[in-house]
Amino acid sequence: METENKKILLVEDDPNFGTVLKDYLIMNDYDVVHAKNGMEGFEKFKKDDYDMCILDVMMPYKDGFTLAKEIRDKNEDVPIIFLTAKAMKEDVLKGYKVGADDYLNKPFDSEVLLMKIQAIMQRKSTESVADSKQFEFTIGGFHLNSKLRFLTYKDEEAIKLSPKENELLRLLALHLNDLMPRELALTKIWRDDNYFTSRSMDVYIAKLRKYLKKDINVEILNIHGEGFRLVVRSDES
Amino acid sequence: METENKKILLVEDDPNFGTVLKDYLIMNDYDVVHAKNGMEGFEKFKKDDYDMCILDVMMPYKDGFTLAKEIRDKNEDVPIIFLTAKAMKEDVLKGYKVGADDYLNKPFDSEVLLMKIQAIMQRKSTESVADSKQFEFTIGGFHLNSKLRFLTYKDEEAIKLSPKENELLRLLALHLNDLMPRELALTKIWRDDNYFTSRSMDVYIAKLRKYLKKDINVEILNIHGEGFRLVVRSDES
DNA sequence: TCATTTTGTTAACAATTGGTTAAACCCTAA
DNA sequence: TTAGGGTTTAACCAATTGTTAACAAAATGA
Repeated sequence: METENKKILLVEDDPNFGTVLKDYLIMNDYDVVHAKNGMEGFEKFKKDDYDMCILDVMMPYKDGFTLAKEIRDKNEDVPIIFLTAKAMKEDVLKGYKVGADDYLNKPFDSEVLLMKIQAIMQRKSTESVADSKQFEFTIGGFHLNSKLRFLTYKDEEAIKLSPKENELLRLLALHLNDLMPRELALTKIWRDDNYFTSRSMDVYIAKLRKYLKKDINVEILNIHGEGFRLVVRSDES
Repeated sequence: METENKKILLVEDDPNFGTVLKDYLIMNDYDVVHAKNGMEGFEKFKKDDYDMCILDVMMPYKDGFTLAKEIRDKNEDVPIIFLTAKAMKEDVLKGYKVGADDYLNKPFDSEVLLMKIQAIMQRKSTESVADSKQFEFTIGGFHLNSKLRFLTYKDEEAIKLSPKENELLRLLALHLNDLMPRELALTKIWRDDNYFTSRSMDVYIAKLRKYLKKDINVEILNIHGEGFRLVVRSDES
């Protein structure tokens, strides 16, 4: 199943900063949903389960603390990190009363944020199951070992995959039979989303299709303008 | 379960800063011994077991790097964090092949130090301690005695291994059939990760491959950009 | 329909990484 | 001090990987 990455709800009204931060977190293997204001943030929180919330405090209409209280009402445990514009002790305290796990003064070092996230995730999941990354997949008649970067078909000799081939196929496998958005692969694997990286990705899709030809029931479909879909048909014909 | 506090050796010549830092660490549940100079630091290190050393680099008489080397002579594993002046660049630091676990530029955020300490402690505790005691391995038709540094194939005469050959093969054997990352060997055996140590490692891989040729089912495979994999095939044909 | 955008595929190229051999450079024990 | 094992560096070549160009095909929308 796709219990792969930790899911973070990022609520930040500054679109530039929010996007940069989102991409940075995605690059570091988190699934990020970005809400542009408190209202939207709460809606998105209700609609899904998150492993962590990162809330900007200074937001129009509904500030981060108010949002945090609403979130706490729904979920007592989800870790909350506040992003504050200045070092304000009162506000910080107010934040902790809501049950915040940490706070960060803007501007902050993104590495520090990452470390805080990791530390909190660790703390929260000390008793829960080890969150080991998923490295092995069965794709029709194929077996993908993503750690050792090879793909085997039945008893044939393993096909060695390049890092990009491997990551792309893994991402497709994580979304098996479902849409794997172009943008996701580009931000996670290429760490950049532009014309050339997109074309490069297409090249890799072609390479993967060549490998996957051996099993007639396995196919990578394109969803025009959206992304790709790795499908496995059950072979009754 | 109440676990004992981790013990930290802090070597810092500035009495004010040292005291503040010591108190801060104590407040965060570490046992701290504060030495005021390199000499004293080494004396205290010899007298007790520490879970971590935090060394100021800029110290009179004996600088942090020199002290670190002495400490490494006594103990290969204890984590070391250097406190350096802001001006120092990474290449300068890497010149000192000591095997530091982290660096911090003064002045630093004490919270960052705390997080780094926690991260390193965590890493060290999850590193399989059992590994450090395993010295005998069966690798296909070979037997490796890593303590006596020799490799035997069936009944043939033992091949004597040099220290580096031995450590490298042992590390590969510990990860039998699995990835042994380049970086791991370089940090554990060479204690430095740069172009030349990497090339040196390749030379040793070539030497080991030559030894292992006797058994056609044993092979060292490369995973481009990642590391090596010692594989043993079961010989059925 | 036609024009435009998006995708599919191949090939050329540059850049990086690995394999091997041999020589140079250490140490340290005799 | 030198001889010799152990290790690093150099040199050269091979393999791997990723990007881009070029052109073809498919999808889309006015």
